[in-house]
Amino acid sequence: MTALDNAALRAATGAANGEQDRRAEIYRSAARIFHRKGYHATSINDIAAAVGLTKAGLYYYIKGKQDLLFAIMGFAMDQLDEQVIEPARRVEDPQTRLETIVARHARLITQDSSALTILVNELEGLLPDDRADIIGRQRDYVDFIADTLAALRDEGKVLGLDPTVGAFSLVGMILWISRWYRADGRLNGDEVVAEVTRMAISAVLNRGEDSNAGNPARTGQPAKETRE
Amino acid sequence: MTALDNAALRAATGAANGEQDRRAEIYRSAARIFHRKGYHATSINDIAAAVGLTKAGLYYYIKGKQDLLFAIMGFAMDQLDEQVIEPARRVEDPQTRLETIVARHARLITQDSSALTILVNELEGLLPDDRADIIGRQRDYVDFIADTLAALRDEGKVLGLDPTVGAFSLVGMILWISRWYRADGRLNGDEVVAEVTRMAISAVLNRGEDSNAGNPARTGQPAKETRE
DNA sequence: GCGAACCTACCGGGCGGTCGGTAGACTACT
DNA sequence: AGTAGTCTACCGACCGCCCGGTAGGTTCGC
Repeated sequence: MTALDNAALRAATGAANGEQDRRAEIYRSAARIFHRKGYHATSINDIAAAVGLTKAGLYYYIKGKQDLLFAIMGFAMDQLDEQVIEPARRVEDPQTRLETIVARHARLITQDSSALTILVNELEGLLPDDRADIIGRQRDYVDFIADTLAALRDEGKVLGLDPTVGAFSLVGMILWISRWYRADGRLNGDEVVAEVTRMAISAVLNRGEDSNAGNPARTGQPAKETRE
Repeated sequence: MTALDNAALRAATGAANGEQDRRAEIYRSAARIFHRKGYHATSINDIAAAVGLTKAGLYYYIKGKQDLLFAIMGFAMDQLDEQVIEPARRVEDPQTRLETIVARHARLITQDSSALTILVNELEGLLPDDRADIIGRQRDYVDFIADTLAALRDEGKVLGLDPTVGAFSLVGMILWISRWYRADGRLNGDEVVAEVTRMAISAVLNRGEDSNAGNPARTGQPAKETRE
């Protein structure tokens, strides 16, 4: 967020910093630029300049442009695992689990969409092996959602919806947020997350079902979501 | 669809063709390659080779790479106008209109997603003026959907959904189809269109067509809705 | 012989990436 | 204390390649 400022500051003061900090700053900067201009339209020079280095200097930290892209995507996928999939896996009720998935994924995007958006838009920039790796992890995620939808169907809460199509459609809805959401827009991040989560649930649930009439577990996800 | 084969055939037979046919074939080929590899990763040579020309020969038909991209996007936007927006505009009932929009847009994508997908993924490849043009037309489309959602709300069929967020979310769902749908997959195009349309409608409608009076509680959160 | 439809050959430039350095902080030995 | 060596973190200059685009033909149907 203030990576550029920090870079300028550090360059100006000549303060020593840990190598890991510098490397993380490079990844953050690269992610933001890849996100804004696209991978192929971004030159190594663009990234080097953004972190206050020359191209040759940048190569002290990275192995190449494609490795940089892969590292960013791996980081994004790790984020998704830790912040979305793992927490959701611990939720047993399928409907609550689905709410958790959508809300947490959407929140991740409203907070910082760079890496997660690159993850889906720049796959063709990767080497075949790396691409296979990332696509595999993405497929696992979609399968996880599809399984949750299948569980909802087994509970009778979903009728006649193909779980795979449903999972893809929800993912599309969520990922698209990064294209239109602006932090300084009419709605704040929490409001957008709440709206999209409500839409997602409504999209897959049967109308007219009220099996959870006495079910107080309308919680969605722990703590963060302020609720009336 | 058989543009490549046709190109080879024509080159082999040396048959004379109308200039308009050739130009259309170039646009179709370019759209398919841009779609597959991305605009920046596609070279003019790639396109020329695909239509059986050299680079210089291709320049007899096009003004430049960016003009080619703009022409493709304009064509895609025209397609959207003619096949989706215009037909939907003639539908008075908002719910039927929404169904028309989603189904027709989804069908367009399952039939040939190239141009439509480039339209949303390669905006940064355009010159500023061209980009402003395309973005304006895209915004009109989203507004059209949002207005339809607002009309549904005025009918009482939608409660507590922000029309703009709803419109964006539906668009995301639809556009994402091009990322996962394969013509040779488990479901055919019509089935996918039907599934997605059903989800879209279900996502925005209140449960039950009956007046939704009676259950004021279950609406997740009203989200400060004050559309301008 | 003339224009439409293409070609070969080329241009300047930017790309990803590499190479040979080197300033300076930090040790190690005398 | 002085100094020689070492390592980290970087830079200027350069490489080969391919890019978008062009100049100036050549072929061929009419």
